[in-house]
Amino acid sequence: MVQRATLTQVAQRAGVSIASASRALNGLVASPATVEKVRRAADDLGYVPDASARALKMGSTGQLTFAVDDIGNPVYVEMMTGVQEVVAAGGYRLQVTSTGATSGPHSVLDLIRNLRRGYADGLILSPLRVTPELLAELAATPVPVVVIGRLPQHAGVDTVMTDSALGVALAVEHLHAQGRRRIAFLNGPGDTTPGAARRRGFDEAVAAHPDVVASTHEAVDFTMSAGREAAHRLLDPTGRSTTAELAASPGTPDAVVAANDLLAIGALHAAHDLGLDVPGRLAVTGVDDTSLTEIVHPSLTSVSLASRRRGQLAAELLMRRLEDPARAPQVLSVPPLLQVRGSSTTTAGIR
Amino acid sequence: MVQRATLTQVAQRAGVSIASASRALNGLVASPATVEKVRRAADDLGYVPDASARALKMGSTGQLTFAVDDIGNPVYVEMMTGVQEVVAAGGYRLQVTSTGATSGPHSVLDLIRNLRRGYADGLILSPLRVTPELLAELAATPVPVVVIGRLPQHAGVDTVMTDSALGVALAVEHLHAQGRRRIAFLNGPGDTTPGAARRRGFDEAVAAHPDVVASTHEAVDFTMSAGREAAHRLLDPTGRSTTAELAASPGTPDAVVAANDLLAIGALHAAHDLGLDVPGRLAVTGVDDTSLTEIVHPSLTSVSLASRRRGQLAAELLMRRLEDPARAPQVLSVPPLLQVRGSSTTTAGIR
DNA sequence: ATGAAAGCGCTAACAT
DNA sequence: ATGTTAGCGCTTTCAT
Repeated sequence: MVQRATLTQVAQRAGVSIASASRALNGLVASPATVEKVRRAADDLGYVPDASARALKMGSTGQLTFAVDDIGNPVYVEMMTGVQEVVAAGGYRLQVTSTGATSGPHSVLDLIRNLRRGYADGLILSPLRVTPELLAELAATPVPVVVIGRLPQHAGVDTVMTDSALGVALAVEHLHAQGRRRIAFLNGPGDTTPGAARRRGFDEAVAAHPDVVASTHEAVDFTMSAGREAAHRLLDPTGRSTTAELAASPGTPDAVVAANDLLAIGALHAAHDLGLDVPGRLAVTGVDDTSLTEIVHPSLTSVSLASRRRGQLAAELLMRRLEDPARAPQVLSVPPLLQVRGSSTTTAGIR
Repeated sequence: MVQRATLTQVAQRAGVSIASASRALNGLVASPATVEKVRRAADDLGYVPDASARALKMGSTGQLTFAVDDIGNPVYVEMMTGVQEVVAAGGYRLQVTSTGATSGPHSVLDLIRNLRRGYADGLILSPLRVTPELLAELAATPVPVVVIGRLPQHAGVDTVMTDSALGVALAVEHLHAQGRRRIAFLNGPGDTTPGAARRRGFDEAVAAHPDVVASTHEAVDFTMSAGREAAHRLLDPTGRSTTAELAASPGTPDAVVAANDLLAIGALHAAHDLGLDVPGRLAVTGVDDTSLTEIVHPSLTSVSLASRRRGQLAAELLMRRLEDPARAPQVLSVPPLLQVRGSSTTTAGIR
């Protein structure tokens, strides 16, 4: 721990005015001699400009914020990677905030309110739920916000979205092509934006196939443990069937489409608990195509939503708006892509 | 997006001086009438104080930083949870930075240098490598730093450590008690602090057992893919043996002690690739006891290093130092604890 | 209880 | 090319 030097001290030591010192340090007009003197003085003193003073004067902090609901979900880590790449290239520093529960003391709303104090020059946000309060807060914020997700048309906010409904449909089509006909949908909370979209995608996809027997189930959140629990109820409603009974029963689904990878892995565990072979008796698919797909066995078929790419695009939108605050809000979209792995294909399941 | 109001505007609207407005808003001496007027004006204008101006005047930002090498490793997410709990309770806001590669453009060193600009009031750091440069930067920083990890004695920095050498020894003892005698150590880079400590723990533990045949191997980093690759070389040195040959060979280890969970899961995959049964033919243990231990099958025996608790303790140390910068540096330690699961016990492996 | 004014550290006119 | 000065928005003496 050490005392900080101010520009005044540097100027004094260099024997020049504070203005000259500032100019020399910032590469503006200054004689080589002055630059040399000032630079040496700054080095001697270990001078670094004060962020608060600079921000106050310049009206910007050089800092950007990325806010996610749950940094424990690898999909957000991947998004962050994409954001970080672009943000760093643009000369900004990135800070990450995990808002956790949407209503806690560190809710997204508090975060945006805090942003109005000027902690950062911009925000990238990937909200699970888009409430009227959130939209109001978004409209009232003095710093640019880019949302990764889906917003009402009139929101007038830069947005990067994807078609996760189509993504789920891709999974259903794939399973149908593999001969699966009793397909269960394992959703997260239906009142979330992704929950609603994926549910819609599932409903529409199975509606196109009259030969499919479909059912829908909701886990309490998008986590593995919630998925495991919900999948248990889904696969073994009475909670007391034997493996043989379950496997033989036409009531037991032959495929589970989960709304994200965490839920899908929960389903994988439930299937194992109940002795149902994956993919032999039961196929499982996820959404997000996170690194977890390769961690489990069999590896998990999953719909890629190009998280890293979405992060990059969001960061690019933000930087562009920072340059030109008046430009029209833009909505970008990336297509989903099914990644087939062992959990849904009997042939690929055996190596 | 919206314009920000300043205190001056609030004061004007309330018909009082800027000083009175400040006092009223901050709950200092002010008549009820003034408080009422000012509060109303502030509400009307949607006033929030400017963070930069406040920080410049007060000399502190109310912000703390938590820096980790790789936010993709769940152990850091867990640490962060602990940090966040304490930091929030203390009224500070937390920002997280993933420094990635130690030498990249966003290295820890840059981070600490940035901190000298006054972006945050304090830093919690969990470095993989403790270089002389890092120590120098630590000594020169004007804001308090707490390190989670191990530092040279003379560093004079608040530290939260654990005995990961003992942790690895715990794993070795457990495996020995289970009858394993050909134990391989799968380390990460040996030039890292945890790498060195865990290596030492392994060497000492096996030295106490003359009947153990030990070997040591290094992965290029602490990731799953590096672990898988290194485990392949470890289990199948020629790269062309059949499963039967490997299983029958006395040269093939009957246990792998990995230096963290990611490496251990890599080893699990390598074992599966090669057809070696876990835990039947090969036991595997990890370190960190992350959530990943429950994701894999068989579930992973792992040494808990109480990551969340260490995060809490680090945050408490930091807050205490913020209150009293003069207090003597403190070193806290938490003990390791072995969590036995399916990957190391033949009985527990069969459910 | 309230107002006037100084000043945190810095940058950017403006003048020389 | 360099120095003087105003001022970013806020808190806090110091008078009154």
